[in-house]
Amino acid sequence: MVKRTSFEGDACPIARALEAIGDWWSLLIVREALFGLRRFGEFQSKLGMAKNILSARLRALVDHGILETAPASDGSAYQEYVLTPKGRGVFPILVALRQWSEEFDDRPEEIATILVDRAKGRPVRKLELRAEDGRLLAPADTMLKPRPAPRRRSA
Amino acid sequence: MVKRTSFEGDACPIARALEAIGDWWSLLIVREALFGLRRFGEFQSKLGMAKNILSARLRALVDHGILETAPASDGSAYQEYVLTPKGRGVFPILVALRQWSEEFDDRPEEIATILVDRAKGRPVRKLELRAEDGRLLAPADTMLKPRPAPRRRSA
DNA sequence: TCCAATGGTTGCATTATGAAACTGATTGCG
DNA sequence: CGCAATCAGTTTCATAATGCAACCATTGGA
Repeated sequence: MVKRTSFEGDACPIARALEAIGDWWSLLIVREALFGLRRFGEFQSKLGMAKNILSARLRALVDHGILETAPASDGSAYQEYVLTPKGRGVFPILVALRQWSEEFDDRPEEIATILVDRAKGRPVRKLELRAEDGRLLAPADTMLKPRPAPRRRSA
Repeated sequence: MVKRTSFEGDACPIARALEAIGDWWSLLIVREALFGLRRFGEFQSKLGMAKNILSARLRALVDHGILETAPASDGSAYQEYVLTPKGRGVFPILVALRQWSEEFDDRPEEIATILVDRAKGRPVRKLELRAEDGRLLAPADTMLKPRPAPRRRSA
């Protein structure tokens, strides 16, 4: 078999996330969905992607529990694709990607939009990783530990 | 031309980020690099990926300024791939992906590791998006604004 | 009713990916 | 030094994914 390697079943949570949303278009679809798009045609025209690919991606996102289909909210007989909580949970990933571009892109002047706090219209803060006690953590301040075995409860 | 659509030049910073690190393996390579890997063979054996693909990805990451090559630190004549600041800046993206899996994965028991604060050994906090004034922001509390017009300047 | 728009699917060409074989330097070792 | 093993890739070839265009079945509006 010479198919594309799947990360399903991989023990690394990053690989597992990529398995679900690591495709070329998936995150952009979720981005548009967070922005309010719901209909097939809306995604297709906004993203400018081929319809067969969009169709395949939507199905995959539904399979992964990121989107779900629902009857159209406008009364028509068509259906819509709406985000599940799992899908809305992708938001911080998108913010992280956006902020990375804003900080490191070689041609930041080509970036058209900035993410702002709706209430004040001011740019949002950078995402930052903090310890339980609030200390700011750089990569080197972190490490990976084996997941605690799910056995008896104790103190 | 029927090649894979490129997001280069796209005005969306998320698309631009995906152009650089949205490939199937790229983020995993950066993850390993953040973990300390530097040599071709280390990446290859740790990730278990085909050498030609690894070769292509490493070159692309170098082209994008995420990795750079350096003479080997152990005195050998080989070279190493080390993260640039732009590459280390990917860290929050990886954390966001990890936390998304931790929160929403269907089989969380298959996730082998947890990210902890090195100093205390305690799990890190969830990334959260905050406004300038510190308010916690949900997706609906944010919006996109056109980037402020660039200052008039010769180019 | 007729016809356009919607929401797909199918077919085919082009690209990307992957396994394995191959190459050429570098290194360890006797 | 001489030589085998290792390292870091490249090449080759088969298969999978992507993209475009054409097609088709419903839906919805006039």
